Amino acid sequence: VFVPAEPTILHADVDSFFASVEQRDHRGLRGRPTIVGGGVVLAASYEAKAYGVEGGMGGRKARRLCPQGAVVEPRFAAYMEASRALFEVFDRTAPIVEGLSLEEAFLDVRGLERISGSPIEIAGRLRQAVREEVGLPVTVGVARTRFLAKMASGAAKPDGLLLVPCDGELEFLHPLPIDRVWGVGASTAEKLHRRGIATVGQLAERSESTLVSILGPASGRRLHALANNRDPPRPRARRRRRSFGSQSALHPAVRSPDALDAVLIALVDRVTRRMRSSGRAGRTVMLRLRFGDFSRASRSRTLPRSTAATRTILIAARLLLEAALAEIQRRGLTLVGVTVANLGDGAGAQLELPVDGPDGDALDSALDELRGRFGADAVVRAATVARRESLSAWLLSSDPPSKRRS
DNA sequence: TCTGGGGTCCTAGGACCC
DNA sequence: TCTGGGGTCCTAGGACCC
Repeated sequence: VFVPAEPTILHADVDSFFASVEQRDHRGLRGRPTIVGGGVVLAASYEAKAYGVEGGMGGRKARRLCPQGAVVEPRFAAYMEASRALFEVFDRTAPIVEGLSLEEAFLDVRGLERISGSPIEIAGRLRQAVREEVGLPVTVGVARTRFLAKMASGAAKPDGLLLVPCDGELEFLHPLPIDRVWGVGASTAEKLHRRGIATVGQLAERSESTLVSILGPASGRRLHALANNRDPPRPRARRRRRSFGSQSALHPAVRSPDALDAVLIALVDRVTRRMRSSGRAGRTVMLRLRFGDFSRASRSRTLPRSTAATRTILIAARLLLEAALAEIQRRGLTLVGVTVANLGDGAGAQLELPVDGPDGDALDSALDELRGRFGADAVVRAATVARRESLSAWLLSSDPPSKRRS
């Protein structure tokens, strides 16, 4: 029996998320061009987009394009709460939800026909529920594959709903300009334009080997498959995160070594706190730098063991900063970031015990605390080191730990 | 027109191993 | 002394996404 594939993937995406939350919470902003973020535009309402304002744009340019627009400071706590409410509706709507960001997700509604109706009916009710319960406009694309659903919601914005029928996929796909394709940015679009490729249809005319020679194996193969309408149809389970990072643009006043070190400490503290509260530890410490001419550089170091300890990460970050000092002085630093990657599969945490030998109670309560955080069958590894300093040194070098206890 | 902060994945070269 | 073929891991940079 031939069973035709049906368009059962929904891509739901809140329009101008941050700006929509602001307009929802502040009546005065409704119907007005609204720009979130002063230095850089984090989000622009559709009224502001009509003036040419875009996300990622410099604040000065945005104000020039749209002087009557309201510029508001971001309220991240409100966005997190809105996102939580949004995903509550998503989770109620479909058994499989793949979140892509705070404000968008794929929903797989296969097999819900008899319970909830057709995909297009489900999509309509989803839009209504988000509008009524969360107070935000959401656009939904419905198609047979994730990629098509994502492109459909992009084409239907704002506040729209678009179904790509199975027998209309190529008609929808091929006229799309390549720079609208998910995964094609400025650099890839330029390379393709230089070779006379402007639409997905023109992309589909080229052989895979041609695209691979232009874009490299991964991008070339991926784009060739997408242009020819080959895309895995099922939403994927979200993988665990692979890094924690924090970065901060520097005020012009931050130039002295002490001031720079203070920034570094704050960044490392922020990152390691988040790691510890997520029960994760990592081995590769990366320092990200941005210079006066907006060029970037990174320096990284991989430790022999995973850690989430502030002092250890800080020592590594300081070493990396020191190694890049000449470069920094030459080119002028405008942004510094710290990222910890190479996260182990296991969660981890370190506890400190008294230097003059832990008594039985102290050891027991430490073990209890670890088991409380990671489960009764957690493997507890004991590292015998003399002092915090030498623990850090141990993690930074490959030397065996000192024999003395702590 | 010079701009934030958070991520993911890919590429290429080098060191090193069997 | 030079050379095959198969790997892994690390570092640095780049493209892209929201």
